[in-house]
Amino acid sequence: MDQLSATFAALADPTRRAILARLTDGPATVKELSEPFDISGPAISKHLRVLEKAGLITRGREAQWRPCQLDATPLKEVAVWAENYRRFWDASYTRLDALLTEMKETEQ
Amino acid sequence: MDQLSATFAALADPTRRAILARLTDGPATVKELSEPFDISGPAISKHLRVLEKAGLITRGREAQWRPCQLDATPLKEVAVWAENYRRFWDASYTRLDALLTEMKETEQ
DNA sequence: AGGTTAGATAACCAAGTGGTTAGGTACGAG
DNA sequence: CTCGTACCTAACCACTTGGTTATCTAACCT
Repeated sequence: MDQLSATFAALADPTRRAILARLTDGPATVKELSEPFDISGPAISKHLRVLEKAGLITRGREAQWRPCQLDATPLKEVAVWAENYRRFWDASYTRLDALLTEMKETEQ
Repeated sequence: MDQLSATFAALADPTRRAILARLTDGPATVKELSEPFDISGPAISKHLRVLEKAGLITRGREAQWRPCQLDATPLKEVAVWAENYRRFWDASYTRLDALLTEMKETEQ
């Protein structure tokens, strides 16, 4: 799977996005990350593996803790990708684009 | 499923992103959209349904054609979400953020 | 050494995904 | 009316996903 697809797939889950949001406050242990959710440890473990494979977090080792840290690099690619559609966000731009397309067609 | 999750899930497939990219050139029929890919019609149909449910395309009716049109509104939400992580994209910002966090902690 | 805590792994389950083939509907053309 | 085209639905398949419980390792603390 390509990087962008992996990133989007990882972000398509509210729990994982909440984990990322939590990590903007700094590194956290698995236990700390799991506290806001009422799901089991293994479920969190799986979410973290998805995030790690997508390159969105890195994991260290400190005694019996495996602290997670945010790595937002892949999100830059997401933002850049989305920005390419900026001109289509607004209906007026959509109408303008339709007009431009029409003009281009009548030119030929 | 919430809007943002549905959008991310829809974007987590290269075929669907390619369809969206094609639609930036203007509306297209299902047949036209399916031409670049060597997958069956029903497979394209499913992709289009995912995109439609995510609000990324709208579908009209013209005789036996069902023209698809891009609706990039949900992508604005994606861009806004990603922008919130801009300060973490760059390692220098990450270090700065770590410093700020440390300063905030020693303050208390 | 024994107990507790953090965390991962394994095995399982229900539901979803991405694909297929087969068949159905709706419309235009001859 | 019949044929071809565009598109959808249905049924199926292999694989993935998000969750569970049970079990394991590793490290700390008495």
